[in-house]
Amino acid sequence: MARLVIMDGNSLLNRAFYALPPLTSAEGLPTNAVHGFLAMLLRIQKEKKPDCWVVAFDKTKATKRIEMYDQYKAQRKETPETLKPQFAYLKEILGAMSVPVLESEGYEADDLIATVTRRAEAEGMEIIVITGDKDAFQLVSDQTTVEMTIKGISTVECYNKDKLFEKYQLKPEQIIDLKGLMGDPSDNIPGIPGIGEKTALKLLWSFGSLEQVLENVDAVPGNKLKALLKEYPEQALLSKKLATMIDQVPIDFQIGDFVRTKPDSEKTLGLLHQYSLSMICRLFEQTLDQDQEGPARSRGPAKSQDRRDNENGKNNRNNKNNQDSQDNQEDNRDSQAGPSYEERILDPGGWLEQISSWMTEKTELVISYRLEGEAAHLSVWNEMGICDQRNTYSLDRTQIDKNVLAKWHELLGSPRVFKIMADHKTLYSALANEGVRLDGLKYDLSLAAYLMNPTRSSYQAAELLSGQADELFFSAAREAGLLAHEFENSRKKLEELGLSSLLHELEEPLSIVLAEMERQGISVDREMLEQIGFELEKKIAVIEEDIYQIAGVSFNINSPQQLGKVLFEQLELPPLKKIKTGYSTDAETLEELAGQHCIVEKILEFRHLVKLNSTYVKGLLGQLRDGKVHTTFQQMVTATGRLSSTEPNLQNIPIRMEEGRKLRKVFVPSRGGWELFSADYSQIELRVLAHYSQDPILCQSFQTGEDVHARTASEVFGVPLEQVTPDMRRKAKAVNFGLMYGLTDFGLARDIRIPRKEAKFYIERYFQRYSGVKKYLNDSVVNAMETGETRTLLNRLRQTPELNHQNRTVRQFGQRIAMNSPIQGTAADIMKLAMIRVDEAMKGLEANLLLQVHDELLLEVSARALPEVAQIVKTEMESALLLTVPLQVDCKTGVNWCDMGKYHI
DNA sequence: AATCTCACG
DNA sequence: ACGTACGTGAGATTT
Repeated sequence: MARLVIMDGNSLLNRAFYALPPLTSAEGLPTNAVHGFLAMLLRIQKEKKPDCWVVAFDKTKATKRIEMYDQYKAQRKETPETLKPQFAYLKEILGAMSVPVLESEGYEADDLIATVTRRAEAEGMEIIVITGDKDAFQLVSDQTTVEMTIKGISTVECYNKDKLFEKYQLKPEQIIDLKGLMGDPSDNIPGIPGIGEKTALKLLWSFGSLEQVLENVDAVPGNKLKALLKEYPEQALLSKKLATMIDQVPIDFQIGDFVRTKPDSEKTLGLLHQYSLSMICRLFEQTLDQDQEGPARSRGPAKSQDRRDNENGKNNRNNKNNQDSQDNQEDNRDSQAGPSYEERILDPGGWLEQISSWMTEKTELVISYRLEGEAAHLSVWNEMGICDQRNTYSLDRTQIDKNVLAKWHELLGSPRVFKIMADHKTLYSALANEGVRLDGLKYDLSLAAYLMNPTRSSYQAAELLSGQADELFFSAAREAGLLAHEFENSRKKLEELGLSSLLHELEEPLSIVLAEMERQGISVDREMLEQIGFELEKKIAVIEEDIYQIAGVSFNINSPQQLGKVLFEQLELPPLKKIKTGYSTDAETLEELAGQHCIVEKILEFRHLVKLNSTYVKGLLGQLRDGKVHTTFQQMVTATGRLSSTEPNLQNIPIRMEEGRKLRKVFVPSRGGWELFSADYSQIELRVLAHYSQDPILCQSFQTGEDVHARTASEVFGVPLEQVTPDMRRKAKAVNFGLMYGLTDFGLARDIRIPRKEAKFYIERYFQRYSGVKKYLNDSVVNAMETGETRTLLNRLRQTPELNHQNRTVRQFGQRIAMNSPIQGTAADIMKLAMIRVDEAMKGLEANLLLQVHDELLLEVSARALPEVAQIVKTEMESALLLTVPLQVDCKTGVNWCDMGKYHI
């Protein structure tokens, strides 16, 4: 079956523009979007080997749709100035490459795509549409698949009928009904106000089409929904029409016009050179080499490629080095910055010999890697680059036999072959999926870079090399070569900054502990979670009705904008706080308004329940795999040294509110006869503050084991300990908390709802009594101003450029950072140290570390091993670091993460 | 992509 | 007079 690829020029160029950093040619012309588009085009050429292809563009205005609806795309922002000219550059290059371009006055790219698709279907072709616009889902058929770019352009999701049904439980032709009901804000298509994706989907599942919904309005559940459908039927029908791709555009073409033909290589290379697109040059040359083999004759069905970004990021699977391209390598090297190594190409026998020799010689290897698949714990490597300090090598998984693979895996698992790489944890996780335990880590360049500057936004290999090479994409082999060079710089600088032991004794060992925790995962009781969701939805539906009743209108309560209109315009409540976009409707504001109108508390309750349902029930269910969720602990995100947790975030599971707390019941041990065990540091940050400040009262509080907050209340309010009331203690507790954040009267007043004057008074009293704390905090700021940085007890660094900023608010922020970072960071150091020691001490016992929540460790333990494990965990945590005040750890056990009782040791 | 809101320590 | 507590991540809406 002949294969046709149709690319949506507008959609993809836009995507590429926003996904890539600004790039310019030697003459200063913007080229980032062109670069992205061409990289994608060449990749498609290589992967799909299409017989025919064409790129469709919008032409001027979408007049056909504006005739129907004058507001169509009315509020869309002007195309950025740096993007506009790139359309012309792209078309110029496509011309040279002999890639057909299609455009037609008055029609959008969408319509042209639909028209070509239908015609090609009639001719019995296989069609692949590539776009970032979900409207295209309506084209999916037995012959047509849609590849949707997600998150930028490097990743695509391939939709056939089955995949589409899996995602929406809709047929392709129902996509326009969906748009008709929910609208599309990006095109200013209205849909029906108050109906979002969820409601629209439910309606379509029941009724099949928009028309059917409208005909059977009376059978629709819910009065407000009925009312909405009765109020806006025309708007919905118009929206559907607008979303429908026109597949009968009167345009003169033959599919034969799109047959892939030889590019004008000379002209293309000239243009690519003119626009300084050196990487594209190389890719283009590779395709020239390949195409000499001629187009592929037979192939299987289109493969589904469901890929998401992994931590290896946007460079993933770009620029695989081709074996035929040695000549190019030579050419490129001269034009590229950075050190160069010879890339060597090996055959299977050569590989076996080379790997053996690395193993016997115990060479240090710098390794780069490309992964494929979803999150790291589900992914597998597909290419590695190796630098042995003399040469570089590229190991392409698809081109090696199983003997080489086994030998290479043996090397990776060997503690005697030392490895240098960026982001060891991600590779460790990927290899663990194949039963390989990566060992012999000598230096993790990413962790090192994080320690040297913890506020960067990325520590991926490509980012670490941005100073050395001017390319956007590297081959794995070249990346390894560059990393080898970077290693020398990094190691020297790390040593100078006094961070080497923090790297080798803390972060690197911890990365393995974390990878194993992620891999272990935590069991979730799916049925219970679904039941909780069911009940939340019932409650939400009732409150929702109440709110519409009281307000007298239906609206989307989740939209702060619409909610603001109802509350502050229609119901004329006083707007207490303003934000950029209008009225603030956050909980703090609403709580103040609660007395004035009964709708307010309903809204608060609604928000609360919706949050629990969408973030925790729905979100968690979406992450469940075989009864478990596997978080990813981010080790290089926070500015202070803490960990963070993503996909899902298991560090913010509700606990403060009773209703939310119940969600913790769904977290259970993974085996019968085991229990959950939680150990948390009591007041660790205040203890760190006591240690740092050596304040006599604070130290005494911890040394005698008294109630610190009560003691603070007694000092601040000037009453004996026995006369401290619960309210006094509450306020004192807030002061103690605030201290570590760089207390202000404003913040304290807001937090505990007292007049600012009163807050100011408390703070003054506090610092009179705790003068050691005052002095310490002051010294912290002075020291940070002098050195430009803060340090924790384990020497963890955070730069404080904010202190020199011209804006006063930023400088004040810098002061609070200087006060807070050593405290929060030291607490993080202690916990990390404890984790390594606990992990080590528990080897061989029936217990698994599951989660870290900043000052808490959660484990699962067999009942039999519990006493021993509890003792180990408590002891290791409390003795992780010796402070002048004791560290105290409280332990609990239970059958789930909610119902836990104190565990006495 | 940016904003708002809210969950945690 | 001004903007204000430290550190995070995710979902929904809007642009």
